[in-house]
Amino acid sequence: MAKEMTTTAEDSAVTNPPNPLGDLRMTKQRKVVYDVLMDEQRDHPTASEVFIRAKERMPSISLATVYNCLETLTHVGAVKQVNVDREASRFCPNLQPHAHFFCSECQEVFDIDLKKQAEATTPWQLPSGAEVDHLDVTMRGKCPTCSEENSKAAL
Amino acid sequence: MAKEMTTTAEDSAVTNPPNPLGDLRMTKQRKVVYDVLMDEQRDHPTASEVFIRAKERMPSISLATVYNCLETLTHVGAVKQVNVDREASRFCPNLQPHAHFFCSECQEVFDIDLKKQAEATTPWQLPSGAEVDHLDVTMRGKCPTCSEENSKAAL
DNA sequence: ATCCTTTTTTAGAATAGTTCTTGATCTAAA
DNA sequence: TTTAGATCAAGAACTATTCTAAAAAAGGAT
Repeated sequence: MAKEMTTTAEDSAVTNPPNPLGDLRMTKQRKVVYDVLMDEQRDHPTASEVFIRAKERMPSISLATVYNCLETLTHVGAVKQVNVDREASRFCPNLQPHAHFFCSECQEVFDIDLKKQAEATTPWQLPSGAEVDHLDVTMRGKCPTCSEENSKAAL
Repeated sequence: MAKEMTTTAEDSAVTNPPNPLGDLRMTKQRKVVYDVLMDEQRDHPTASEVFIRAKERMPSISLATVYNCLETLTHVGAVKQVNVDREASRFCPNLQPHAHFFCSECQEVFDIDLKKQAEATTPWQLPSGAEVDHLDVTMRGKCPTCSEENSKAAL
């Protein structure tokens, strides 16, 4: 079937830069959405915010597509979906294991790196036999900046 | 107007069992909702599930009221609202600091006690100046039971 | 290139969970 | 008993998200 010189998926995996999407296509839309997360403010935008930013680069893109792309990117592990309470999901391209700090003052989300052997030092004890696939650590409070501004204002 | 023997809010605070609602009224509806969480399966029901159970005790109660009551109870700290991803919020009356384990197989939520000096042993490091009001630890995976049943099934 | 098949995109409808609105009801105090 | 405020009930409204169906795009095979 395949001609001798035909490139296969395996070939391109070797010759091309690794596709963060795996076997799925890196379409224009997916690239735009991914780039918005990678290039811009790295501020954990919601889907709607990604949509607004993506439109600047590709005015024809639709909200449904942004949702699709974010879903795909999340699914293949290229970005992470961050949920704080029941607010709109936010997305970030930080693939390191990390926690999130949500400032209830400025409403921003900050990444908090998790130390290496996280499991070894957790302040909880899993029942034996439990298998953890995914750990989610979120804090709410005041970020250093807002915390400082508050104490200034009090003077 | 008031007769000498009239009880005031302050009086009853001393003579009556402490009202978990603080100054707010412990109405029939609030009591039913609270009791549903306290008495029944302690299985982290959603608002709709609480509604169904509450109706058994008070058929006239409305869903909106259940939401109101849950909100009030959460607000005064009598129950905790548990969010896993973007699924419907669940509610639990466990006031000890604890994490949640969500089994992706049986869809149940389990409480995982947090060790005492949680702060001392966290696998993360907060930026100096950050103030944490609330810590949220959620795990997803397979609970011991489902994990075991899977290995049985494989035989 | 052209056809064929599959994937992806688009726009809008639909959905789920939750919140809001309004008027009725209850409660506690005066 | 009256009154003011709190609470409740029913349903409408809202928001974030998912679904649907049809059009467009992307590859590969011919």
